[in-house]
Amino acid sequence: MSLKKPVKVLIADDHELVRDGIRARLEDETNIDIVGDASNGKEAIELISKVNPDLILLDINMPEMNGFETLEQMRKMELKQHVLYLSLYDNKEYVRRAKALGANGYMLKDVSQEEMISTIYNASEGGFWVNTSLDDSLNEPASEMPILTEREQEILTAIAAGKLNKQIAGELNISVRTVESHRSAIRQKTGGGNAASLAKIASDLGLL
Amino acid sequence: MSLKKPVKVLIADDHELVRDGIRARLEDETNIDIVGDASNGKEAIELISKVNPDLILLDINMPEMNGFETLEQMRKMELKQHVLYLSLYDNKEYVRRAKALGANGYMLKDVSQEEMISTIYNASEGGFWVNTSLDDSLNEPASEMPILTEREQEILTAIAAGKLNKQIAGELNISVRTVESHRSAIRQKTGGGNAASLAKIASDLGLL
DNA sequence: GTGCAATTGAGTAGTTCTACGGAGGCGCGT
DNA sequence: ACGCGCCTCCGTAGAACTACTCAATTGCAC
Repeated sequence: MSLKKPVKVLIADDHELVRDGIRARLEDETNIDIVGDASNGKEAIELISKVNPDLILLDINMPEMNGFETLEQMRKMELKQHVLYLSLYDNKEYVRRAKALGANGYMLKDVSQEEMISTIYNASEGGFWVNTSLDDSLNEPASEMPILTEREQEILTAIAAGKLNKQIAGELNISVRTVESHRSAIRQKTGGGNAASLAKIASDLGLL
Repeated sequence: MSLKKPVKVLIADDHELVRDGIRARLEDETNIDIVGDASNGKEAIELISKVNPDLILLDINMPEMNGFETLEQMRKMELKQHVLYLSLYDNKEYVRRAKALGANGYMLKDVSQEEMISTIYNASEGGFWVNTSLDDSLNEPASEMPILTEREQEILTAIAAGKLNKQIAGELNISVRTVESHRSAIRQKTGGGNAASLAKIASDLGLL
């Protein structure tokens, strides 16, 4: 291990406190070099070409550009660095999205120092790694939460914001009946009942 | 400053990573001693009598016993230590509650190291201190979010969970019309429109 | 081109919510 | 004793949502 080149890590998290915590945890680890940190996705992407990291520790909830948007953008720019997500939320949908986007891991912020370090090494080699505490979520019935189409997500977000079907129809320039159709598709896919439960689901899905 | 006795601080946060970050930030500060850390409110309360801190850095969202419940419990036990809340959320209702409970401050997790340290010193002396970035929230129209009665909160929580008026009425053994009355009072007080926006408001109020 | 998913739109019925209005009982503090 | 806030309940009318059904268009994949 100690003969190999150290893993160059870029930290992207909007909370300086969390970045400080990560730095403190990794600074004694001689095979990990922290080569930079960013407080949102945009900064992270700008830094990538400058500091050329091997792995990006990427928070999901960030202002300006969140973790998912960041990875999408990286793919468009053909940036091939490994990405390890770091999130507060034990959310299956998040894990699913991370995997779908081709990330190399999803780590909850309640990891211990040891697990954080070993997950960083693992993810830097490739594959997809998650917290041991998340294993269950992954092995559960393959029946993931059905995936909503873009339009459906758009409408679900509007519903969760408290907008009326009439308003939504107006904003999207479609008929109220169409909004109803989408809404009913969403209910069927998610199992959600009334408007309030759809709002809850929207937040579980990370649409806010 | 350096002549005074150091401030003894107890950290309570469910994320070891955050605790590590705080430790790293405070360890060079000779007038602050970290005398213990806890991962939830229960642990914190048990530790208080053992380590006798001057100030407790208390996270709000924790399993087992959250930050608000913890301070309530401390009041019941007549524990007089100062409390400085530490939270992810820029939420007026949280700040209002913290103040109402007699805490000595409310600090967002995006504080810089300098501000964190000075806020700790300030709060350890008494008073009520908040992030500079939160000042606005405090100085805004004195008209705080109208406070809901217990019953109204109970019903708002149920609404946000997606329950129908009929269900809520059944669970609380009251008439559907009564639920409607409460619901309408909630709408009037919060300015919320339909069910979905009430769900959003419930989450803003920290009722989940 | 055939098939399939996504998006758009509609009919019809029934349920639920919203927006007014009103009122009685109960406890608490002055 | 009186007021006041909270909780309880009701009527009526209309707006919004839900639950089914069906179908035309588009675009993409095989």
